[in-house]
Amino acid sequence: MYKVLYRDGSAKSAVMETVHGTIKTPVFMNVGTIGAIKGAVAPTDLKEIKTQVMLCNTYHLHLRPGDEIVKKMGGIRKFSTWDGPVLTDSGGFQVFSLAKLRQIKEEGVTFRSHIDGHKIFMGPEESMQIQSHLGSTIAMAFDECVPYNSSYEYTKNSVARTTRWLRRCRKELDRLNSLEDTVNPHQMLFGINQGTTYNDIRAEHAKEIAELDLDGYALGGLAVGESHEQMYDVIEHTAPYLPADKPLYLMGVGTPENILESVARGVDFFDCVYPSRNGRHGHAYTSHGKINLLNKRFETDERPLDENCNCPVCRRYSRAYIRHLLKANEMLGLRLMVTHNLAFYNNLMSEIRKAIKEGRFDEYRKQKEEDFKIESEVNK
RNA sequence: GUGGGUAUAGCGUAGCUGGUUAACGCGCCAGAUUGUGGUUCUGGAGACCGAGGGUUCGAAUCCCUCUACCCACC
Repeated sequence: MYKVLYRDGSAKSAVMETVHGTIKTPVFMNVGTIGAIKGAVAPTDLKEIKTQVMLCNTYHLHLRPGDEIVKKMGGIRKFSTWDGPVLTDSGGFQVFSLAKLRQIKEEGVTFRSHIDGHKIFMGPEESMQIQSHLGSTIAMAFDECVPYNSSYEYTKNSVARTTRWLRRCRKELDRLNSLEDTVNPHQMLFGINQGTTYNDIRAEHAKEIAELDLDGYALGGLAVGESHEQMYDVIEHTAPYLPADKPLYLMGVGTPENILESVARGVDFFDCVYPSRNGRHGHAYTSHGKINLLNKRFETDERPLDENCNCPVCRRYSRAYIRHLLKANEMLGLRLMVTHNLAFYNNLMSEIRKAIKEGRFDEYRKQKEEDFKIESEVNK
């Protein structure tokens, strides 16, 4: 059950009730591809920084340790001990982003494992079966992430196929949910809208998938090379054709600024590798922009990563110490960086929800965007 | 004191049978990264090659002197 509690312009704040807990939106899902956040961040750490949803990946878990194994262990939630909601990505993006030698047909996609090169076939049914084994709260439809700059003709055909695949996903998941030994018989399904930057294809596709009455809808194939303006334009011209009473998920996005701008256009769900990957690479998010801890100027900086942050890392550790750990390749450095960055994103979402509730989101958004720009002044 | 060796960017090294803008690693600096192939990728700055003199069209490379450091011996 998804219910919008507050509206502020096009921005909205809602609650989504799931069998694994309530999700307050707008929400940033923390990416834990293989059932763990990279950087040695444990599920107990996630609880402490108020993570709401963990995002896991169908493709990766299928390869290792294998979705049958995960099912035997009681599903990804029991297996990992993360007891909150989990969203599983369908594998569609991985086929597009990392599998080489892929061959796309009506039945599905044949491609090679990035681990050992063996041939794998995945179609809508396979993706749903794997996600059912994983027992996530929300399953994503199996789609083709149409590359940016694809021709109009190719995009139109691909999107039409993604629609056919979506119907197959719905049918297969209904079957799986009704089986005796299903890990989560209440598994929900989100459909994915594609069409790159062709607004008319996006709109047509949105109307078609809206008829399927799914649990939520996502905008896919964005933040893959187009400009921010193009991305915002697509959101503005596509969101109106998707059901207003269903959550909207912008896949793979993004920077704090991207999130603020997208919330302003009605987006509820986000996920992005930035906070974790950038953390591993030494970049910390602060209320005054991103800083690179590897820079020498932090060598004896006693301040926390972000002076306006109240996360467990900022309450205790200095920039200088974390820098030292990163320089020395000590794992604790990664863990502290990633934990802070995720906490920063989670806090941002919490503040966004509060601002929407209080009807001052636009003002808040502008202030934040200004703050992010003056990074060099304050952090020097 | 004697013999031998070494001196090249912040550090560690390559180049040293003489030939255009002296190379590499680390460090430093800056960018990149958007449904994650777990410490990534791309760039940049920085050295009058210990000091002085000589040979030569031309010297980091050869010769001499000095200085510093290292090793061995007395």
